[in-house]
Amino acid sequence: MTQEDLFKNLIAHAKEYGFIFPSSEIYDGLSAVYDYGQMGVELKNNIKRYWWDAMVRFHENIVGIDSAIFMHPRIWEASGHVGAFNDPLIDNKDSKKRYRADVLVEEYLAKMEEKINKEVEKGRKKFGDAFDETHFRATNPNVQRHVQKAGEVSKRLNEALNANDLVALKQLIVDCEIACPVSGSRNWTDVRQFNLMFSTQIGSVSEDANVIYLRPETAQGIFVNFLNVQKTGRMKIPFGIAQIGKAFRNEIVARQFIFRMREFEQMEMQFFVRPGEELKWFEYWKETRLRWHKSLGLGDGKYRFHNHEKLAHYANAATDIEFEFPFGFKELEGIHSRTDFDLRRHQEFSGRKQQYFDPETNESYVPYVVETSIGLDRTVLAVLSAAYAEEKLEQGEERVVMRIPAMLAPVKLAVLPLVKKDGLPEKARGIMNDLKYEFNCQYDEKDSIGKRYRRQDAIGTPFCVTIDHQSLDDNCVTIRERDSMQQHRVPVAQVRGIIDKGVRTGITQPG
RNA sequence: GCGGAAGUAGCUCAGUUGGUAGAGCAUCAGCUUCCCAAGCUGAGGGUCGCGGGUUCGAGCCCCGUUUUCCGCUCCA
Repeated sequence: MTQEDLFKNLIAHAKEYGFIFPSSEIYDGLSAVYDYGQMGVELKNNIKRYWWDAMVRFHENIVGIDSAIFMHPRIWEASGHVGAFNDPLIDNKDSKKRYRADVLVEEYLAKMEEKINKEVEKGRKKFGDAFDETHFRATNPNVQRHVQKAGEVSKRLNEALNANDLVALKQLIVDCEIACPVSGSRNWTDVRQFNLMFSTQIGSVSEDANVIYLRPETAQGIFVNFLNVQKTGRMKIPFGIAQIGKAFRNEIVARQFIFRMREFEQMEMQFFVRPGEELKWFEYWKETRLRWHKSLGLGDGKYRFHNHEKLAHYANAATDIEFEFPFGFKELEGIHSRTDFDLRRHQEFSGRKQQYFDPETNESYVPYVVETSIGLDRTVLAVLSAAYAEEKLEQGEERVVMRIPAMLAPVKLAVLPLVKKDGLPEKARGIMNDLKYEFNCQYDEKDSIGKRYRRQDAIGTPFCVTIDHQSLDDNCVTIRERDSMQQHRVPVAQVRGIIDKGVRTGITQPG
């Protein structure tokens, strides 16, 4: 069984048992969008809680927020998202090369300018000292032809760009007979806008509707609330603000199941520090975050750092924590030293000071930021792919088991009467009612006990509690553990403690 | 975006030369056994991805389209 086959089986399994469904499936699906099912949402919520506890609850100097997805459009200018990523692009079908459509036209205009200059030089040679350049430019028919043409093209280019009219831009390239510098052919695709941000309008469409973007990252919601939180929470540097939320990126190609989606969820923490101390904290968070990942118990060897050599415009240090997915080591979390770029830019663009008065140094400064940003969906995928196992048992039997860490498992225990008569179901219901407020439980009385165990294995339930006839007399039940398949007979009164220990520590061996 | 492959029940698939859509598993109900999936009886579930064309007749042939997978490309 190759990793590729195993991954395919995992995707099928995730759908079959209600973890992850393709979006809008009855309408043929929607590319690279997925829904979390009844099991998936539990797993995802458990991961969120585990992260939130580790970051917010266990750090006195980190607090959480939940900012809106809609934000003022100027925020994305300040962050650099608007300027850099809304280029009109066009591909040459023969050379397969991709160009910025506006740049192609501008290069064409530059060539026209050269032609005009050549004509002018010719005139200069011809007339010598008597050459009047202004008069020549105004009267020479060749120059006039080029100038007029260039003027038209330039006007059409500006109109098309201003109106965001991609069809007109394509037509302009066709009309100018612009050829690909590599292939020399004029076999172009349509012009497409490759803006990674989704946009929509806010306000009534008939009136002055404003273009608004769906946030491409959750970080900016934290930056623009930096002072709100600092002042109202009486936060002292160093401190952090954490957030879990959806973000949206219009990826050209989104693939590999839930690894790269256009709508995804991030768990982010921005840590504000004194200028000059950012690299110290960068190291701190690198180690702290790696420890968190390893505490999940998916396998310490499945993680590695990948340091960025080419840094983004806002960072002075950056690393990824990569996880070994079935398709190789890929980014799971990013840890970036973002300098004071974001706060400084918001200070510029908003005109509001984004400074902190440090009572220890009696200085005001724009804090530096160390960011930890983990993909929630990717973490779900990491858990699923590490947990999924097809096992061969004795006597040639097989089982599919999800070895999901007990603290993350969607269902913590299943309560199973050995038979559905003789008062066993009633006894089982009683036990379940006792435990359901603390643990997500499932009750199942259908089919043979072995079949029910396998069903629970398939969704990763760490414990099964089985009630038999003897239970009615001695008030003891059998706890069956998922990974070892071992069984222990314990008094009903001890069940809560065993499950609780397992869910908290990940130690699932009963007794 | 380019190239290749595929799409029939919840899942895995069969479906002959174009002639009334099938199996196993799963699901549900009832019975039966009872500590690691396979017992008996019955039931539900499909406009064969979608649209068009050829034909007396299309799951099957042709065209388009869409989704998924693989490779390239892209991914501040």
